[in-house]
Amino acid sequence: MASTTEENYLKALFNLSNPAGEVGISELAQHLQVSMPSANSMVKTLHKSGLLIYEKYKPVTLTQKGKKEAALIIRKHRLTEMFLVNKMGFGWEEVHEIAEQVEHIHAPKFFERMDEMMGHPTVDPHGSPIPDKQGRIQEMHFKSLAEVQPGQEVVLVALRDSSIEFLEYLNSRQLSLGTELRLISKEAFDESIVVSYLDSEKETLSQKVCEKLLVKIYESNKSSH
Amino acid sequence: MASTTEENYLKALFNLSNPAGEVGISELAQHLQVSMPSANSMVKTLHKSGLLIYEKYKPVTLTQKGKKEAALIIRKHRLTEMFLVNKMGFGWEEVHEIAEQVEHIHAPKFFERMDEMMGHPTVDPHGSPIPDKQGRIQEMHFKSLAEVQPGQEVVLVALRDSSIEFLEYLNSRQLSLGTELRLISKEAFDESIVVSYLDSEKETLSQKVCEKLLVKIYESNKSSH
DNA sequence: GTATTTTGTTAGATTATTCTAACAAAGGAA
DNA sequence: TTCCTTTGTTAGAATAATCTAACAAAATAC
Repeated sequence: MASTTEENYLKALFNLSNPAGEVGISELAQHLQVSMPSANSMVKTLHKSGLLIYEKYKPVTLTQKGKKEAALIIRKHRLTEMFLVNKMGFGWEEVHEIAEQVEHIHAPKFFERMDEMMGHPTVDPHGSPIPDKQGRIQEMHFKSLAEVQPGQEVVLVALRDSSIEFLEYLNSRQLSLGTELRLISKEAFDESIVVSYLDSEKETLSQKVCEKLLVKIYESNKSSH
Repeated sequence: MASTTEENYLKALFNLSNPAGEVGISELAQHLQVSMPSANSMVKTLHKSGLLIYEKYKPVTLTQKGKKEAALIIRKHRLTEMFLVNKMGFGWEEVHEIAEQVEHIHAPKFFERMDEMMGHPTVDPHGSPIPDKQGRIQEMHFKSLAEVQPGQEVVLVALRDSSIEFLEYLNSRQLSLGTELRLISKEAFDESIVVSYLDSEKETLSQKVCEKLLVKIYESNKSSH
């Protein structure tokens, strides 16, 4: 069975994979805050276990087996986050650190029970999809708020950044998943955006923020159903 | 911070302590299923951290600091077991293994929240006391069923053995904490006992079993309140 | 198309935890 | 007391994960 360290490498590889599925060693090392030789050495170990493809001086690629293992750890992480928020009353900014530890617990029934108690949720508290028991992931292709045109109405459905800092920023603006936003105007100069939400408060959001907010175009007043 | 391995040694030392607080190295090694040199080496490490007192060729003793650390890990273990049973619907025979992993999580809020959600329970699902936040333990001094005289009525309040095998045995007899038992007779030859409980079923319990069942003398028909 | 920077590799050491083999102290039995 | 068993210790090696220093390949820059 994979050690906690190996599991953390798998997760990192999964998350860092570019569309071609490749990850460079230095990228990996940086993400995990270890030296390149450490990453290099672990990559060789994972290669021997058939979890990734490794050739000298080339970026590495997870195998099917590696991807599945990674996805199942991410499943445990996201189920835990959702459980902490929905069943234990934590805020969405508090759960990552705890889930980072709980995800390494080997106890299928424990996570099964969480899943059941929540009625098989499909996304975590930040809107990221929860892989299924086979490790399959439902990729979502949401637009970011930065791509939306003035006048449109949208619902906040997911985040591209789940750092505590960003989540606390959103908390301070009373922005949460499900919040309906109307895009009032866009400033051509710096691409900042003015939105209204929650009983017509008005708020300016920087482009940096907008890019991290994933939304669904809201079609309440169109022929959508 | 203590590693998971160190935490497991502390817990073992705490549980193996005799009334004088002493534990032999071989006893420790056996309990943790490691060789004596391993135990010896770890004992020296814990000594250097001020968690126990070590002198060559003598049994070791936890310091106050060591006792507190151990008790706080046991607190996390027992809170987890209780949470798994009360809030997640697990059976008392399923929770030990899971708690064995969860107890090593470093996230005070996580356990605080469990504690709150359950209304600050004082015992775990097997009747063992949950140490408080300061690591203080409320020692209970229950009698075992083997010490009770025929004719007496008692309530099952705790167990001396929480192995899966024993718990499954109790399940198969519908014995659980809170069950009221009337002691019908005691066989002098092998000290086995005949009891009735739950709508007057009759059941014979071996001495081996009786010694593991901790009870409170039931005083329903006396001047007790 | 050479020079420089970035990226990746090897060698060798370190720390934590474990082991086996060999030996030493303590304690009970004869 | 002397012997034997149990218990505890030391030495030395193994594995997992990490590091630094030194070097090699690939990519980029001009």
